[in-house]
Amino acid sequence: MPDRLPPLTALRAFDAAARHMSFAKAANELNVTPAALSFQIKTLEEHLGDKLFRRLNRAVELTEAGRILAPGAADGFLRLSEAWSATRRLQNNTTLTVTAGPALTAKWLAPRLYDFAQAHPDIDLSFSATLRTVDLHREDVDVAIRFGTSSPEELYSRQVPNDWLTPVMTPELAERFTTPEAITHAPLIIDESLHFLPRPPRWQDWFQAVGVDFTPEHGTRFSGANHVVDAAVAGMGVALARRPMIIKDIQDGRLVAPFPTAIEVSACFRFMCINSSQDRPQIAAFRDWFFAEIGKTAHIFDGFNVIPIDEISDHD
Amino acid sequence: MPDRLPPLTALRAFDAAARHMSFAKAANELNVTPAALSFQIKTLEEHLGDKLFRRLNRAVELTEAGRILAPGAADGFLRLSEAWSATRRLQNNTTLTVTAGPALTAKWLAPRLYDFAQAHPDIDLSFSATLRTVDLHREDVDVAIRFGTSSPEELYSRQVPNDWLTPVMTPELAERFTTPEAITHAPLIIDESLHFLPRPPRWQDWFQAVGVDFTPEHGTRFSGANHVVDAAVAGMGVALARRPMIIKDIQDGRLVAPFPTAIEVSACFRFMCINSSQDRPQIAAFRDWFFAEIGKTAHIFDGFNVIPIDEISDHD
DNA sequence: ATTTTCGATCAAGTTTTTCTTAACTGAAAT
DNA sequence: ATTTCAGTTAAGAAAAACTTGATCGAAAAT
Repeated sequence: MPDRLPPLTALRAFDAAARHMSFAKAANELNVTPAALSFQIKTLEEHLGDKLFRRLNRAVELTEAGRILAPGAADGFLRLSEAWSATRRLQNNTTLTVTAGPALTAKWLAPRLYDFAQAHPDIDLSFSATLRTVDLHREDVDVAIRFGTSSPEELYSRQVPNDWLTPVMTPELAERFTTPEAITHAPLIIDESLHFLPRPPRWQDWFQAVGVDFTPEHGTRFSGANHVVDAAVAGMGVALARRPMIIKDIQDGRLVAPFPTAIEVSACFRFMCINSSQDRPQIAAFRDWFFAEIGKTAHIFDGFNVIPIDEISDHD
Repeated sequence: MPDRLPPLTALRAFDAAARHMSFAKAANELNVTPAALSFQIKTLEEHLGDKLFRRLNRAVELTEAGRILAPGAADGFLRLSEAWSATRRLQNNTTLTVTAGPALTAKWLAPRLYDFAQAHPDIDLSFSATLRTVDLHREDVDVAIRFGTSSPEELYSRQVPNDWLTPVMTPELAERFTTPEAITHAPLIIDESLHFLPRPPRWQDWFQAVGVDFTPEHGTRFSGANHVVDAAVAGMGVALARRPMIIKDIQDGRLVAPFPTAIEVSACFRFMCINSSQDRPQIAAFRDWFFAEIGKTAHIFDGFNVIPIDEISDHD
């Protein structure tokens, strides 16, 4: 296997040139003179035995060989630089990058993040609210808080306990609808954010849990769990909403959960980071703070009867 | 973003050392002295600001940082070397690497390959019979002949016409079973190699195509299309077999296809190679030979009535 | 218990690679 | 017609990578 790899500097020069389609810009990116870059490409072409660029009068374009090499080279260097920056990140104990979904961010994290920042002024926190799957090994993200049924292999992950749903409404509405039976006549808000689950929680499940046989036919539907709560706070109706999303509004009195019966789904949030990075100072600090905050609200639903959804018969 | 990438030579030295878990072996791989390699690792560690290896008395082990970097580095260099060798392959017009599934290889390609080798003594053919999906952009394979419903994006692909199924048997058996009705009493061989299709072809489909209402309840099943044909050649029974798999045995008289009715499935074989590599001499030669060979056998089933499976009603 | 061996390291000097400067080319833009 | 721009070339300078040969410390061998 002759020449498994050409000189790497030359290959990197080619990568930059192919990305910019310009030797001058590539030279600039690599902080060298155009002459040096030109020479590197020439070296690489000699190793290959064929041209990689066709030199036009005022531009360059890739040859056949160049088109084959360019994407692979770009990909290879991308991986190297991802790995390198992941390694460098390990040295850095002052910044922390966290990602979570938009709903949890809006309803749980955002209102509390200021508290964390106050308690840890040394940590430079950066936050990314997205549902996109992030690869902790490759992207510049330290911690992901994600909702799902199973914990991923090869990652440190810790479950967030108590994800269940219970009806919530404004205090004003609660005065009008005082029993589960009464709720059947209330305007209902339907949370569709868990519809990807094998057994999504529905209003009829909760009604059944409290011994009322009722399947709602109308209701305002939202696909984002935060919008469900926003609608309930606005007094639009009664929402069967998820605990993490309502806890703040319950604490602040904007919502009440008058019926101590909740249904528990088969999935939950998880705090996740790369295995063995859970002990880096800023990650450990965030983790401890995160679970301590959760602990603080544990008493709020004392006495609630939480019923796993699997124990509710599924008759449609 | 300071230091997007460390010196690449140092990174490559680290990669080799991490793979071998030994500086000496790594130095040997890279054809340098252990001293040089040791120095490279030291350079890399200085760039990082932390140790990558823990030096034990007679061995080395990765530190936390090393464990983070190693897999990404290995992956990155692997991609680079794949891309480089793919590009080098372009320069080489004397070797040709082809992959196809075991069935097509056994029943179609293998008997004909000698002919190709004779006609092109200058081409150094290497062959790989596997069902594993190969990435033509990354692996050392020029041509893949694969069965499927759709042609892949970003690849040159050309369909192999006429993939359909018809009953075949030995001439001896054909004397005993002379009509489609008679076949219902013959021992049947069932080809399960197409069971992954949305509408797999079954015996009852063929019977329906010839106007016989019969759903076989017994039959010997094979998951490999070549074994189906082997069983038929051995006289085990009547097989509803695929054209490409039987053509050779039909030509040589080991099998006959007495009923000129065939059912066509929604998938076919395709000749595939990287876009724009279809004109490299050895690939063009193989393609031309391949489709010429197919053309040679076109007349054999003249007069056959080929019915698309979608036109046969699907009542179970 | 001593000696040997092995893998890693260090220091000094050498080779090779890589870079810069500065002059050059030729087509496109003005 | 002149300027400008992108790339090239050549020669020398700087930096990187490598080798040699000595050193070190613990494991393996005796």
